[in-house]
Amino acid sequence: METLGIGALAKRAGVGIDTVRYYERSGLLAPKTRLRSGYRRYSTAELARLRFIRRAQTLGFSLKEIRELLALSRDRDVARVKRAAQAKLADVEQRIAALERMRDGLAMLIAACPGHGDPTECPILRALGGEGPDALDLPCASAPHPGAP
Amino acid sequence: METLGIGALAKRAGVGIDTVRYYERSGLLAPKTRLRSGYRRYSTAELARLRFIRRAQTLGFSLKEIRELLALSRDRDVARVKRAAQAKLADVEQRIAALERMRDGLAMLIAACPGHGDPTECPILRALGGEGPDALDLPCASAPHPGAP
DNA sequence: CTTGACCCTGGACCTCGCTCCAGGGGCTAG
DNA sequence: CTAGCCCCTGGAGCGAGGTCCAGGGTCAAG
Repeated sequence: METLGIGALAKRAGVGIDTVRYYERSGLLAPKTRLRSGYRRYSTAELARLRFIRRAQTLGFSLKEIRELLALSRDRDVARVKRAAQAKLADVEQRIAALERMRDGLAMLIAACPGHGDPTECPILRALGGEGPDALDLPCASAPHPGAP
Repeated sequence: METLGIGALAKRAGVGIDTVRYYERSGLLAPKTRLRSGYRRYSTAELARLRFIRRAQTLGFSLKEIRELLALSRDRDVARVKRAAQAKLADVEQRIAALERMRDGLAMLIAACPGHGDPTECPILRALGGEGPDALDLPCASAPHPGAP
């Protein structure tokens, strides 16, 4: 089976060599083997894992969370694995819902803005406003009770 | 008009005093005025702005991006403001789409997992796998071309 | 055997987004 | 006047996630 050196792996995944080593230090990605010289050798499984890490990161997961996700594969308790996956699903769904609220708020403002004319009429400016007395209150992610923690 | 000291402002927004000062240093939030003593005074407009900053952050915007969003309110060119808002909207929509792909991938794996029995049968473990030759390839955010930047 | 690309370790350094001093002043109540 | 609380500035420190050496070994091609 063809294996990759750290440079080839990094290149194929579009990351820096140092980043690969950093992930290893962080317990995210170990080389499949090492040569006697100490050189790391990776298989395509590690490449896939590395790509997964990057994808998950762009979706807002921290390395710690990704480590948890990946740790599932070491876990032999299938029921626990499934519950963990469900928890991550709920997490993802919450992120989506929050972003959808912001999307709707933005879309509404854009729709209401004529795109020309008096700046004081522009709902976007009014909403973001740092001066108007009606200020901003748009893409609201639940904060109707100023007194509540 | 009633104004707030930095402590009251921070409390009402649910952030630390140091955070407010940090945002000021970062050009995100200036006090409405200062007393001769140097004390910062804020109006409810600043409170709203601060809350907006926090909301936007929880939605994954960096302080730099938030600064851009807020800078729009200083911009008197309504058309440009509208375009910037549309760009942010597109950004948010992309994040949502990426998360939806991950959600669907996770949901599929969960649905396919019986939740008990042989771990080697569990699709979640197989997908996350750090050892199986079929490895993971699930919540794919477009990466079918290993050779493309 | 030499050259050049590649790799090793260990540790310093960087940006972000805070968070926490130290050392001092302002303001109000008793 | 003295507490006691709030506020000021400047700067250090921290965790996350890298990024960049220095100093040295490996290895394949010529």
